[in-house]
Amino acid sequence: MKDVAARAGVGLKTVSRVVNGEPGVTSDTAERVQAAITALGFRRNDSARILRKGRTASVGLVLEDIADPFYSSLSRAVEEVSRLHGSLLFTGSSDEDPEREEQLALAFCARRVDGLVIVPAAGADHRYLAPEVRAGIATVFIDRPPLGLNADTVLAANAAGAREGTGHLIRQGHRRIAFLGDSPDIHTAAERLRGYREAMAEAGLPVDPNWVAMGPTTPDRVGAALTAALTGPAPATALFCGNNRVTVAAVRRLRSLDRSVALIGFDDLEFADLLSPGLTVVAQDPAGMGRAAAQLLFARLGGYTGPPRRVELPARLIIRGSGETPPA
Amino acid sequence: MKDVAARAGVGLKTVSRVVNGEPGVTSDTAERVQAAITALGFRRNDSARILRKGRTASVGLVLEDIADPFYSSLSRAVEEVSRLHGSLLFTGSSDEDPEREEQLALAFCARRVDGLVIVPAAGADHRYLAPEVRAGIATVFIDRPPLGLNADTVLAANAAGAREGTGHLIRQGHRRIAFLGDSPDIHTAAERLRGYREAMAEAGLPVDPNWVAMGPTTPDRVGAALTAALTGPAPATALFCGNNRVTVAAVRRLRSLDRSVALIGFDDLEFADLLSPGLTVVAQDPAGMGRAAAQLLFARLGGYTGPPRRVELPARLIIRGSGETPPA
DNA sequence: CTGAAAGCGCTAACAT
DNA sequence: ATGTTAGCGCTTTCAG
Repeated sequence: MKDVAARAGVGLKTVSRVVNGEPGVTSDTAERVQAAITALGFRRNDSARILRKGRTASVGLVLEDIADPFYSSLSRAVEEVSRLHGSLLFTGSSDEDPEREEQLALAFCARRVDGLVIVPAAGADHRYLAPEVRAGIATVFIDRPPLGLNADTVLAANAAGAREGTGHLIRQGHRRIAFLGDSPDIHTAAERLRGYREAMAEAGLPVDPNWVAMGPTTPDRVGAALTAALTGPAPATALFCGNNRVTVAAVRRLRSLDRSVALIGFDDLEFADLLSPGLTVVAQDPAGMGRAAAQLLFARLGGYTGPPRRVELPARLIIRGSGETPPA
Repeated sequence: MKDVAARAGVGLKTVSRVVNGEPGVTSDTAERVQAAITALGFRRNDSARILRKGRTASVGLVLEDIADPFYSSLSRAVEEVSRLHGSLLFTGSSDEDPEREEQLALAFCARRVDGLVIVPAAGADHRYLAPEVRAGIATVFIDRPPLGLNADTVLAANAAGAREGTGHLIRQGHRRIAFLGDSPDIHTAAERLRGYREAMAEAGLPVDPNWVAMGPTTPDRVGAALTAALTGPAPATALFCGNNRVTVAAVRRLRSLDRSVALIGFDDLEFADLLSPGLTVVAQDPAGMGRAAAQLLFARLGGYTGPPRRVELPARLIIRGSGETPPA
């Protein structure tokens, strides 16, 4: 900027005015400055600008895995809202590791992002964020609630959705329904399990421990759990899958077992309508969740100082066939 | 930092030493400083640090749409390599709009990212990046080559992959094969079309204009093109789809038409093996591409100053059934 | 309308 | 082992 000023024969502040489109510069001098800028290939250093101005016009997004379609849709929505507010987006994947979540969030804070959108990793304790929140970094939790910290949160109707899905299977005549879920220390997994249990209890149906399996969503673990639920003295006739990865693993295993059982999955999938039968799912709205979270964030940055808000988005049952087969 | 120094009764530089783990501080004073840091909830301001040090330990990634599984896998790979090098990642979606690509790239540059990974938007002219490259921002293009600029580039074997896929259909006995692709101003789309034409020419087969349709990947456009290719005096008996979105739209339309034609798609899909028949595809390796691009980038940042390099990753045919049905 | 000076929070280079 | 000074590139403040 100094170089530009020298070349244009003006003061530093005049260059600053031109660069930022501030008024108070004759079009004549402005032109001279512009010429110097293009000649020198000058680009304002936003790091320095930020240092002075305080706001960085950037937001940090920490999620489990950007390669997961659920999170990548969510991410895109956060990005869109951020763009409308002139903010850039840092993204980072925690891989469900609380330590990595913390490292990412604190690294973003050290860069002085204006705000943070966080999908908590399983078991993460968010007291580490208290100093940052106090320092004014707007923070919104999404998909799962924070632990040890009170902040804006966006969740899906996990329990209600699972209850509805399970109820749907019950209404088809099923009485032995299995639930295959993610690790129980993940909030969404626990909530969906709760919804399943509620639906079973409401219908007066017992839950055989053999039908419920919570754990990592690796194909092997899910496949083994599935096989276990379908064998033994009280084999399940229907299956509720706790998230998209479980559903994919289960469908694949069922295919290889050549067994056809009723199945409903939590989370919609790209090709769900093209399987035979079509996959009945309880669909969340990842883009809607991302949008809602970003809106809460920018409301804070816009001056809202009320108590933390909690938004819950509905999950809706999409009937396609796999959940409508009666018990064998 | 000044406050911490005052509270600990030490100089500014001593605090800096402690914060950065530099040697030359007695464990006694270091402890006092640490106490002051936690008491005040101090966190180093990396923006200021960056301003002083020059390097920002951040990378900008511009792609078409982070919600697309191909790009989200790629993104995750870039993130992983960046993390190994201690860098954070800015991401932004251009939505195939050259202007937005430029805005994003220049915004990242203004933040003084150390490097840039760019999926060029259709028709973008990259001369706008020349000043930034000259200023030392390492730049790698991925998925599509740059225009008007010579820089490191990572591509898939688009033409070879399409040729192999088309050849596979020909070997199944098909002679009338349609090609449904993305807009022809997108490099990958044009290359894949070229591969298709080469395979047809090699086999001495004519290409009816009615079989080739390039354009937006909206379900309606693809569906209409598909219908057109399958009707008329010389209906196609097989179909090559130019990318994942085209494939999804085509499979869906075929289903609703209740027509079964041989089909091969470029890009693998999550559920490809679960459709009936399984979907034969020419698969790229998005994670491998992201990794390669990030490695080229950090090689530059590590001091490599040789001429721009070009990496081409193979695309491989995965046989699952849909591409192995003979002509009706 | 224009510019000089101070300072954002930190680190490099040099004292002590 | 510790502290002091200058300055990264910009904006803010205030004076011409």
